[in-house]
Amino acid sequence: MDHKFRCNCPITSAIDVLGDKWMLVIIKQMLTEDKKTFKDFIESDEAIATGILASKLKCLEELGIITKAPMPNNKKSHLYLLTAKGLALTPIVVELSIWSDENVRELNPIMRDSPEIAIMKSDKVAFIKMIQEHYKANNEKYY
Amino acid sequence: MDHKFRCNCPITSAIDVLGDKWMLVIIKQMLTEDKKTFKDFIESDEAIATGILASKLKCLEELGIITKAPMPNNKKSHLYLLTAKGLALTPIVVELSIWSDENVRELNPIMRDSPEIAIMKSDKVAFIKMIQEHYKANNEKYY
DNA sequence: GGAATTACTTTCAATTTAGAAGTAAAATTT
DNA sequence: AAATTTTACTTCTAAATTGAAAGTAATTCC
Repeated sequence: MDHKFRCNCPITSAIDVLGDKWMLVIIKQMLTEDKKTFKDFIESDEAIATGILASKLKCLEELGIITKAPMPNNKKSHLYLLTAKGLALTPIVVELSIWSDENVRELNPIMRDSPEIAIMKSDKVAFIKMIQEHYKANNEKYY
Repeated sequence: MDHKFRCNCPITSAIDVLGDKWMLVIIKQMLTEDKKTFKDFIESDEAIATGILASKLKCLEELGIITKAPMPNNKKSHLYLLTAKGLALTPIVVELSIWSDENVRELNPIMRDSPEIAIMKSDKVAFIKMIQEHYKANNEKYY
């Protein structure tokens, strides 16, 4: 898979990488739902197809956003983990969450409440750091 | 055009709306490149096809992210302007810009420098407000 | 009044996504 | 230790989306 860029704009280039239906959803699942194996992703609410999942995981790995490592004590499974580059996407995920709560809720009648949204808004910087630290603490044992 | 949502997750719902190759690019062009007519978008570096542009503008309008208004003193052109909902996407665009500068630059050899990136990082809140105020001041005459 | 401009729509090809079925290795059950 | 199940995929085909080009119609310019 090669990664093509439309032009010299940094924002458009970010969208060239992240702008599709699945890339940021997979990152969100890793960051906030503790998903880390192929099976974890397949069982998610978003119901991604196996073929697409395989291709997107490969793409994320090639981009350096995630790593794929053998699962300790289990030769069948692999661990997909966020790199520093992937963890650095946390602010984007948080901003999407805030915008959605305020602007998409009215369009999606089944959208769930986020009890953390108030905390998120009151101190974004602290909230972002908290998510990142939580992720690192949770996965420290694998690095 | 109907807007379908995959599940009850706010983040995934935002991606259902914004997660494609064009939606955020068009918003960026309006917000930071002063683009406001069909022709403006067509002439952009990103080279969007006319059919896709027409369908995306319609979609953005249906979502309440932009409005379409007649151009004063010109019956041929229309003005596409960001609503409050659209302007509220500024933090997402800024975070994409910062992440890209730090993490995509290495992959896109032709990516241009953003002289504002240092200011952006040093005070995000102020920078976001500045962009929004600049947009509003620039387009005040049309509201 | 004719040419050019703007804002599209339409058409068709190419690419991407979705869904289903198949495969292979490892782990678990019997 | 053989059979079953689980996990992680690949492959195939259909459906949807995107892209490139050409066509149309209403202004506006000359």
